[in-house]
Amino acid sequence: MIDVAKAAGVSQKTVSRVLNDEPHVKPAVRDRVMHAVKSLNYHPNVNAQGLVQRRSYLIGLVYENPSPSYVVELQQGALERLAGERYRLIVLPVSSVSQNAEKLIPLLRSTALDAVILPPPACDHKDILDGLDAIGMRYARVAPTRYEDLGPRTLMDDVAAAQEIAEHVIALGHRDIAIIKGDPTHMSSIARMQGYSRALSAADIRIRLDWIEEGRFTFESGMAAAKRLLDRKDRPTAILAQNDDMAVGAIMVARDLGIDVPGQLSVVGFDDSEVSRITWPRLTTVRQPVFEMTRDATDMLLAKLEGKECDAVRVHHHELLIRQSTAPPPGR
Amino acid sequence: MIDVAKAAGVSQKTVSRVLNDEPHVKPAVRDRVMHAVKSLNYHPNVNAQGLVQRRSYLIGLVYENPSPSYVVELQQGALERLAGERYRLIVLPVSSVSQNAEKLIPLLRSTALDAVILPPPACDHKDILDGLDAIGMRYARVAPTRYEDLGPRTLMDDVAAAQEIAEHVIALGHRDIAIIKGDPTHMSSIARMQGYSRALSAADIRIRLDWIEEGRFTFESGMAAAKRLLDRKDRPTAILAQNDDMAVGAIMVARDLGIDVPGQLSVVGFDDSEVSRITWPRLTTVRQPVFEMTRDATDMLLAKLEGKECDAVRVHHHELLIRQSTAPPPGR
DNA sequence: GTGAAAGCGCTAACAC
DNA sequence: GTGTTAGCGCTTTCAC
Repeated sequence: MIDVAKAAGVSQKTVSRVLNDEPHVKPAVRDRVMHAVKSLNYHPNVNAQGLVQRRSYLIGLVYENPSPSYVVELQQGALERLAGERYRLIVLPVSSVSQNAEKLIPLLRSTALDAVILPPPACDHKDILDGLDAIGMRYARVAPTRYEDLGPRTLMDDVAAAQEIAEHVIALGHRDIAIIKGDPTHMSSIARMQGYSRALSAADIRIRLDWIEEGRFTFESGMAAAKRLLDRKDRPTAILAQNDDMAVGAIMVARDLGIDVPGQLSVVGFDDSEVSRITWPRLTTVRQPVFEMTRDATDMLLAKLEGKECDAVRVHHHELLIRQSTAPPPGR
Repeated sequence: MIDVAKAAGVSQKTVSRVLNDEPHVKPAVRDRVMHAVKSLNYHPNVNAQGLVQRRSYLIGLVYENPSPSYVVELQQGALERLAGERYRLIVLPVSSVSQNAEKLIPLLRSTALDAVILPPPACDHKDILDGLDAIGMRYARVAPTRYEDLGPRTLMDDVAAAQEIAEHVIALGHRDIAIIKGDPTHMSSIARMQGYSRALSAADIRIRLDWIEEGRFTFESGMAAAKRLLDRKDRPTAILAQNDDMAVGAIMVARDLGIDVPGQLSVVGFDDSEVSRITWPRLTTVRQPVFEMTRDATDMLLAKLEGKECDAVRVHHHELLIRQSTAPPPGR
């Protein structure tokens, strides 16, 4: 930088001003500096900038590792907003947020992040939110389901979305409906269950407890749950899975057992993730705007970091996607 | 740090020594320092460390954006090795490496990375490799197919793997074999094509040019290619797709056209990515050890960064996975 | 084994 | 509009 200043015949500070697009620099001087920067192939040292500005320009994304397509959507949402900015994205997959909540804060701290984006399930962990507040690290939450007063957040209505997809299945005539829940440490599992319950109660359908299975949001857990549900005589005519990966697992099991989907069994998922579109039959699901929510959460975070006014909440909408994995129950 | 030094009754330098596990510190002093660190809840400033050590402890991962499961495997491989280290992973998806090769170097430079991991296709771009050498940024290459003398790299034999899977299809009795190639800007597309060619020539099967289609490694491109192949009378009895996503796309098209897989049409993929296991019929494919290759490339990179001796090459092995998407051709 | 001094490359604060 | 000075928090160098 000293060389650049010399070459342009100005002080270091002026070079700094030009590089940071500060006002009060004569265009002629600015040009001279830019020319020197180019010809000397100068690149500012991010660490030195960070040291004096007390920032690292690093943003973390903390997630658990359910399905690749979900993870990639989260990342792409954040990266879309970060493109062209000085900030960079650090990915922080955590094997189990609920088991590692205490270890997470020191980890984030030692990573010297300016802020973190918290999708589920981390966004619903009071310990994590409090820990971040305690060390003064900013955060934005993607689709949280509780602690409404904490941090800027993007929202969707998990309950309503789940209710809608259950209503679709009921409207087709199904009454023997099983459920594959997601990871119980994720609040969204509870919210979605509540949506299902509302739809079922409204239609006067009693929920059979032995038709509620628990999964982990993974394909394998969906298969395991579906095996328990389908491998017996009085089996359901429809399965509501709390995400697409588990729904695809259920379809796989049905196929292995020679049960036709959707002829003999309807299956629905949740998310509209990539797998739902590449599976056959294409999966009836409800679109969760993960990309948009993460992008907007990142946007709010940047605003906060720049000290600008920022919305406390932005709401995104789900969308029921009726595809080919649902049909009336057999005999209707 | 000054506070810690005061509290422990030592100099700043001694605190630094303790924190960096340098030798020549009395155990008693070390304990006193550690105690002060704990009680003051001191955390070193990464930027300041980086400034003086001329390192950012950031490692980049540059990839194009084909399939989520592939991307996640790359990331997991790198992160597995990075866990517990000071280094952190910056993800750098690039829409098209071949179109943005020149822009990439300035981007990496301004991101202040210590090193980059280069999976295909970036690892096969001479401009990128030369550019990195020019600015003195270290790199490791994952599964490159040319420029054997550049950088530490992990290898697999794309040609042999492709040949093996083609041989499997031929051994089943197929002679009407179509091919869906991957993105032509990826060298692996060429290598895999070469493997197919060897197997076909060895079996005296002439390759019909109108049965070679070009995809982009995406599900959609696989569907489009398969449509062109299957939507006519003289269609092939087998399709060799250069990755799993395209193979799954081909199966989808077959289904939409009422063509039974594998009864009337055999389809194989490449990668053993997650989709190959969750699709039905489960996809016959060849396992590409992406996770292991990326983990090892990261390992070699760290060794290099620490100034240690490091292997120039590590070879990983592919594995033919015969599943349910292949069968003898109809009428055999 | 431990400490003092210098300085990494940049920007904030203020002077002019 | 532009320059000067100081200092961010750490490690390197070298003295003891």
